[in-house]
Amino acid sequence: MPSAGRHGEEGFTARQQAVLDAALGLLVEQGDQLTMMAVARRASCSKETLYKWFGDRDGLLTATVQWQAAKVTVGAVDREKLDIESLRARLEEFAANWLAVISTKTSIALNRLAMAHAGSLKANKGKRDPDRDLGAIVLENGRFAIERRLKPVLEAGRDAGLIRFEDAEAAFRTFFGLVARDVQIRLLLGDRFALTKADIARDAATAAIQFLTLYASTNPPATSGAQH
Amino acid sequence: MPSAGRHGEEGFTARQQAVLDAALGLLVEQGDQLTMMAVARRASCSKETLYKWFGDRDGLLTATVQWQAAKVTVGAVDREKLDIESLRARLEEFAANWLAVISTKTSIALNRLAMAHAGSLKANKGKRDPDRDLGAIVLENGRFAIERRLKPVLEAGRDAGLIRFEDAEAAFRTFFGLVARDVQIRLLLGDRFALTKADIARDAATAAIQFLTLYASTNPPATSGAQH
DNA sequence: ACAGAACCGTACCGTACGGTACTGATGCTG
DNA sequence: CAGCATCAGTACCGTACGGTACGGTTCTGT
Repeated sequence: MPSAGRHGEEGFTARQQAVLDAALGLLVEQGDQLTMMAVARRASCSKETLYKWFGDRDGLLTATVQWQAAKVTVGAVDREKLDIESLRARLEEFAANWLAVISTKTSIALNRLAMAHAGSLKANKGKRDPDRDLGAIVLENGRFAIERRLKPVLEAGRDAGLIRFEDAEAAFRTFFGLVARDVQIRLLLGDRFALTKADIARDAATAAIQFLTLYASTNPPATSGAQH
Repeated sequence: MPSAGRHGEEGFTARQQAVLDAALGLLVEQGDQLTMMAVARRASCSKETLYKWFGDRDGLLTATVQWQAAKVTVGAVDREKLDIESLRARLEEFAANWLAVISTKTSIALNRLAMAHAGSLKANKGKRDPDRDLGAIVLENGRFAIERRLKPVLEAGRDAGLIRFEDAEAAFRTFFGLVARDVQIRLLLGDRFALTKADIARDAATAAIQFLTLYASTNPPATSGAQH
């Protein structure tokens, strides 16, 4: 009954990683109807091995999401000297990066999976293991990860007197909205609209400028300090 | 073979509406694993009737989404005399309305369903019937519906010289981002965070003010005219 | 009152898939 | 080579669910 081969750590063997990549590819291509059989066939392994390594179907899905999440980690930033232009460039870089990520087929497939998963486990009450909740994992490696990375930049900008805000999280959420707008929702709902490199670059630049317009310390604080 | 009882119009009988409401409730409570049996049981009807009325499971789902979409239609606005304050109030009203809608359990369940659906029909190539694509339906009655309703307001504000923009759609998307921020994504991913009436009111007011800050005609047009 | 349609409840069928068990091939260790 | 572990491949089982068929009951029109 207890899963014997529970690894826990995020260290997968090369073979396991290959299996997870196969599952990921299948997930991107075929949506959530990927079957253990299909994964086994594509990865050239047996179903028994899948169950031995990952416990059950949900374990495989969780491992797949964690495996992808581990891949998208990007380098931290060193707190350089900040003037208004370098701050703007930094924000623009973040925005472009984020837009590029969320428009990925992989990101779309994983978000769909995690959302469907979040909608299914309503019944079982106490099951709030955060390592088994795909929604929590995706959220942790998406929205909250970039918040953790962006907050220091925002606070550095504030300390340098370039921008003004009281609640760093509120400021971040505004920036998030200015960047993502309706892009992610539309993509997740299957709206096929192209987002070229040029689009991303332009939208990222616009978002950065708009954010600075709202939060520049030269502006009256009433507009930027409204959110609690 | 061809579905005999195809109604096409959105007119459902009272009994059918009751069935669809049952399906909707089940969808909200149990996520996407609602079964025809469960719908029949809750609606106190037979499976045969479900198949007779809606063709197949997908038809039932489509009808359910359309039925809910028909319910959330809100009244159009009459173009009143616009000053900056009434424009701000109008935007705030839109924002509060939209936030209230997307934080509904029903909206969350329907969006999850539609996204999962959008991810599943990748295989069948030519099947782009817009009345059968849940993602398209949700998008049409959500994001695009409010755009159609908000655009006249924005253009009235521009005609009155209160705000300035070149592309109404770009302006709308910015407003959309300022309102929604990370709310919908987090809710869809199962992040349980409360959004009280007071939160919605405050966030809506902030969004309206921020939008006007970006697009006010007293501002230099460089910031608001950047988006193509 | 009677005929026929609509419809509820349920039994039934086929299939797809999660999970398990078994077999045989390959490779490693002593 | 002997012994053992790993794992691919596949056959197998149980179940859940989509879809259909059918008997029995209520409603409707004449």
